[in-house]
Amino acid sequence: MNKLCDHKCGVSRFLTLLNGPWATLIVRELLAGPRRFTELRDALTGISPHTLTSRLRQFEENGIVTRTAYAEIPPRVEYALTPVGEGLREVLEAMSAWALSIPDPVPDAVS
Amino acid sequence: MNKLCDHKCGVSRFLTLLNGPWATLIVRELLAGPRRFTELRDALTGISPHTLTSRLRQFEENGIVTRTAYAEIPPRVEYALTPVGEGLREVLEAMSAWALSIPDPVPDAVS
DNA sequence: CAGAATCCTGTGTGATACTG
DNA sequence: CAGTATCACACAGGATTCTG
Repeated sequence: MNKLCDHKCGVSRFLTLLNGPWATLIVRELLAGPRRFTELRDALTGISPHTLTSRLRQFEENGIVTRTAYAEIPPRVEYALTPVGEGLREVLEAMSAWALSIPDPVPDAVS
Repeated sequence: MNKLCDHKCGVSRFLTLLNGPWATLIVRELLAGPRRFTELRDALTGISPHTLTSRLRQFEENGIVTRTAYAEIPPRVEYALTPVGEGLREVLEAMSAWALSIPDPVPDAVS
């Protein structure tokens, strides 16, 4: 499934651009400001460099983030949100507001 | 990956509850009002009954939708959003607003 | 009509190891 | 530091068939 529903539905487009569990979380980190590869990897506990690279590349292609490499020693690369990517702030805030408003978050075996 | 990031991050919780490409689209249909199984299947072009059932079940468990079966002939079942599920409207609207605001939506081979 | 059962696939992701 | 390369896996999803 690559098109979900073809209609000009904005929700579909969003889902296509921010696919996978990590995508949105990476944006969430970047919303706090530009980040280096290692900073992202450390902030996103459990993500593998493979996945991080993959998602970052996709974001670049879609104009959501920019990659800036500095020719220094040691090398430094910074990822930052584009204006388009910044626009995701409201979406993430809506997600968070909703999730945090749920009465029964996660029914753990609290005993 | 089952916990994404464990922190009380609302975004993570949202992603856990609305995982998979279809989940959000089902909610989108339900936001227009209660729907029957077949109505959902028809509206969501390409979805398989297997997937639809699976997602609907998960939503039930998470208190996002309610399932109401009417003992009629032929059988009728209606799915509706709970108040919690209704709260997703703002999130979906934010997604749509963002996606629709992107200058270069999908670079097709228009030529 | 509204699924259930069974089998299979795509792909986002993980683990580990290696490099400019 | 910032990746790349490879192999492997879990799981959302698809296809098909069948039933209360």
